[in-house]
Amino acid sequence: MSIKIYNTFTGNKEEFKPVEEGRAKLYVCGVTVYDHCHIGHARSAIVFDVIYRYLKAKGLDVVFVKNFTDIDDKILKKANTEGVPWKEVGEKYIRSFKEDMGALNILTPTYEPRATEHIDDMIRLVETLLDKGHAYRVDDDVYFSVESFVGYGRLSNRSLDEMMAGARVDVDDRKRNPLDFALWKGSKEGEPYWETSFGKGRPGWHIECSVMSTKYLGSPFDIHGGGKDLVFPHHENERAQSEAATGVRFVNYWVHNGFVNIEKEKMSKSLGNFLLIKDFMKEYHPEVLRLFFLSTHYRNPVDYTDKSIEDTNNALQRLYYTLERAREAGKGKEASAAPFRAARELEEKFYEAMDDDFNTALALSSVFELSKMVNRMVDEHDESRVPRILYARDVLVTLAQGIGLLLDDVDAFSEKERTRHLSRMGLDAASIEGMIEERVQARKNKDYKKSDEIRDTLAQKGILLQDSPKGTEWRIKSGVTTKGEDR
RNA sequence: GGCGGCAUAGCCAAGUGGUAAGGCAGCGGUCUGCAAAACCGUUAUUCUCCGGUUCAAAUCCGGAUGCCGCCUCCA
Repeated sequence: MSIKIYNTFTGNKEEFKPVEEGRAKLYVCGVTVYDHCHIGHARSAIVFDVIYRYLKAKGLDVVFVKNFTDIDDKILKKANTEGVPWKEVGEKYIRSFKEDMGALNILTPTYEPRATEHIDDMIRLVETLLDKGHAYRVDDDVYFSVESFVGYGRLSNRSLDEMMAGARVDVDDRKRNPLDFALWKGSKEGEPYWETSFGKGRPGWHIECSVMSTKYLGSPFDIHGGGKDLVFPHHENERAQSEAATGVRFVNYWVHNGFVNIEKEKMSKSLGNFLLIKDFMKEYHPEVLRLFFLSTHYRNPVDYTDKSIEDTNNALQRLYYTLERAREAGKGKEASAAPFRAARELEEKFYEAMDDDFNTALALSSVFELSKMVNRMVDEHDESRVPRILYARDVLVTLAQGIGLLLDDVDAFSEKERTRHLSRMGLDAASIEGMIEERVQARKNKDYKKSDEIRDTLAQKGILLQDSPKGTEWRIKSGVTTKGEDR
């Protein structure tokens, strides 16, 4: 079945028809590297990672480009306040970005171009726009003339007149139209610059994406993605300057992900409610964040709350425990996976959901149904069930991994949960094992009062005990943290 | 002021014409020394409200109310 994608440009879901048969060309606006990434960046990265993975899984040869904006006002400002060379600022945060993406299991794009490595191409594009009369010089700056491009405003669905009516347009007498934007900025004293036929300076923000996308993908290319906030002005401007220069369509499908709020408030530095990816991962497994975001449709806003994350954490644990149980059930038994209809139907449902504009929230329902299916069969303790258990488990894992979930090893997952929890609570495994051993003895002596006391003590520390014929195991009860009081 | 979005159970969240997915939490049961985990059952006769179209509406149309985003750097 074909894939349908919601296109911001038309406002409709459309069947995906790639420019080149069998290929998909995808460009996503990356980050400006002047700070660590927050969970808003993570959402965008995860959404497009899923799209990238899914297009590949559909057999398309995907060329995926994600840029780094490594020359920008904010970077220069940071360099200034920290007293380090601006290039070092970029390097530092590119490194940080890669760490975070690695931890979140974001696949590395085919190309990760940096703005500073494409200055020559940007200069040529500005020259072309000047030649064609779409741009004009004012002192050392070069502006794009929005009135020279007929379709300006069509992507963000607004007309020039409407935008003019907005009171918040920066009025600059030097511009022909207040909405004209900088293609090139003359450099001020002490700022980095490049020599060009139109003066010393550095590129404006929008020009780099036009250059780097078409350089690696051609014109038109298939999908251009980014956060919803980029629709205007960034993508509108990219589109205008690209199409004005080339005379052909720039992008076929515009895809935008919704925003992340924290406790119903927009994340912003001024509100001080930013949550860095690195800080999140101190508290939770990275897949918790991925599962959380994929539980909501990518175009809708999502509200990050401690409770939602706890809920998601429980749900993810459930999936991993299912895998563990399936493994135990199949252990030592000569059995190979046997396909059966009910599991296949869920698999089909999953793909149908994904085909329909990457409906991960709906697709996940199949994953959870499979989890329940596996658990139910495991509970039957019937050896003849094992082949089906293994099959359902395999389907579950394949589907989940297709969207970047359940990629961790089952034991590694549990181990990470324990380690994270213990360090958070300031506990050590040995003392817990000791208490468990003590309790095992008490139980042998049928001293249930004592054994229950030990269990309660551990429970208060967020340690959950599970008795089974094989012995007593412990795991983490979510929601118990030392910082419980400040919540 | 302009443009756009959202409103579904205690909470989160799919569903855009055919009679309400899934997750979390809760409750009852099975299992267990008791628990936990897991499973089974249960929790919205109803989808913010008011009208309309239709054999049929959470879904389409009109109106009202509430919340949010963009219009300025921003994933």
